[in-house]
Amino acid sequence: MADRPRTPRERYREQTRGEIKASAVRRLAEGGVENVALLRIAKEIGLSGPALYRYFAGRDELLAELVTDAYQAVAEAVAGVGTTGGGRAALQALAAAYRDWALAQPHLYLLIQGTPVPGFEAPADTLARARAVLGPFLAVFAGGRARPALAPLTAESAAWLREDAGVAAWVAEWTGRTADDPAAAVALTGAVMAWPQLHGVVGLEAAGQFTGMGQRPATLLPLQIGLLADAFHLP
Amino acid sequence: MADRPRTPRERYREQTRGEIKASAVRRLAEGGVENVALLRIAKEIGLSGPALYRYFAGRDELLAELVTDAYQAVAEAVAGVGTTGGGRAALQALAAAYRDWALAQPHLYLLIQGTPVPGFEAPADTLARARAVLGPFLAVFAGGRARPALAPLTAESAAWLREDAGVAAWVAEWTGRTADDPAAAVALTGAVMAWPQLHGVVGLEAAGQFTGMGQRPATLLPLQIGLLADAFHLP
DNA sequence: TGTACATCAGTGAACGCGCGTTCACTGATGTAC
DNA sequence: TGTACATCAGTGAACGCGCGTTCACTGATGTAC
Repeated sequence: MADRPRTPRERYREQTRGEIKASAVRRLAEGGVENVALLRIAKEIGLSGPALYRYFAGRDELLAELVTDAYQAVAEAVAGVGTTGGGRAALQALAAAYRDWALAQPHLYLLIQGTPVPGFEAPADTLARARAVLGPFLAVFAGGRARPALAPLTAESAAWLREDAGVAAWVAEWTGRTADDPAAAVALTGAVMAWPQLHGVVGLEAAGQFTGMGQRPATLLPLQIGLLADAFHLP
Repeated sequence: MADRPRTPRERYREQTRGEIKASAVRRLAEGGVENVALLRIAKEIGLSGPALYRYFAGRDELLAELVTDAYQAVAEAVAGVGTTGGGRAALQALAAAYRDWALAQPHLYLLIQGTPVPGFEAPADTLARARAVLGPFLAVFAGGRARPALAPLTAESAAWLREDAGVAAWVAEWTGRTADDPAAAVALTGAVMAWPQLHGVVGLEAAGQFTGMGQRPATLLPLQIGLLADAFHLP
């Protein structure tokens, strides 16, 4: 973590930045990305429009920060899950934390995992932040064995680990396994399968596509994750 | 299908409507929904802005028609798959058709399954059209048996069939099974599981989130659908 | 401690832009007799 | 077949709106000596 701001001016500045972002998130929740308008944000927090340029270089920088914050928040939500013991219980807990975070702020979830905002370039560290979200999943799957039917994907994972040092470092960080360790490939395969499965349910749910289906996603996701745990022989 | 337009005027009108929609889809592909601007569409096809109001009541009606057309197209793409014989081969073929359609026009896929367009009310028949997409999946899963672990979801499906006549009619249409037939509940469960699984992979892929992961989705989806087929003992 | 200066937050006016939509109208095409 | 009329496609001008961003500026807060 960076140093906390010390001087009053820095503190004030940090607080105003926070207010701007909070207002932006509120507008995002109410009317989507195109509702995040600098002039209205300024009005809402009692500033004139141009004043915002003291805090953000422009609209894109503000949006970029929302994206970064959202990744950070979901990563923390997932990392905060107790996974001691590992296995399928840990996987279910991770999946539930992911879903809970997304449904608590669906607009933020859709901002980072939904339809890309046209003309908006994601911040450079997005890939690293997205990987941080999946890290705990790697750790759980490292304790599994992939079913033979999944061999093609595990082979691709192994190849990927060999070719991409960034991926290898990421997997090593969360599993302690080096790129040539078969468990690393299994872990990567598991995480790569878990991610779209989570997004499938949660993304549709956040977009409101499940309305009229009762509470089904709450039943569906654990069962589906259970099938995935089976496929990796998680204890 | 409605009658084809007969008079020259009707034909011309139909053609111009088509040009407008085609231009709108092009703009959608280039810069998202907010790039679908009536004035620019008009310019592109050589009309003045107000002329478009002869063909659509306004922007919302145009967008609604794009949504309707997209559902229609994906339903046709899925329905056009040869599923004689049923079983897992049919399921894989359906999944592949779904993915192929979505990746051929990711912007349209995201329009109907992605982040909802703020302030835009989906057409009233959207639910029916979305169901038509999943119909062929129902037919395939009707020939399966759900694993015991899926019992909670199958029970929910059975309850749903009892309570919602529209759902019961939909399932009956594609499977020939009445609401009290256990096979109807299995079919519904299978379709309800397949849908988010497809969306998970395809939605992330359409949004470009898989970039930097090579061709993995093409490997991943069939394996995942294979697991689903296993869970329903599809032959 | 006081003073001179630098830094910073914030303002009001203005720019240029593109948008959806309405209106009164013109001219071409079709229809009834 | 010709004529009178109705229907329809399309236009140009205009309205009001909200947006992101720039600019020259004022006044308050912090800093150096």
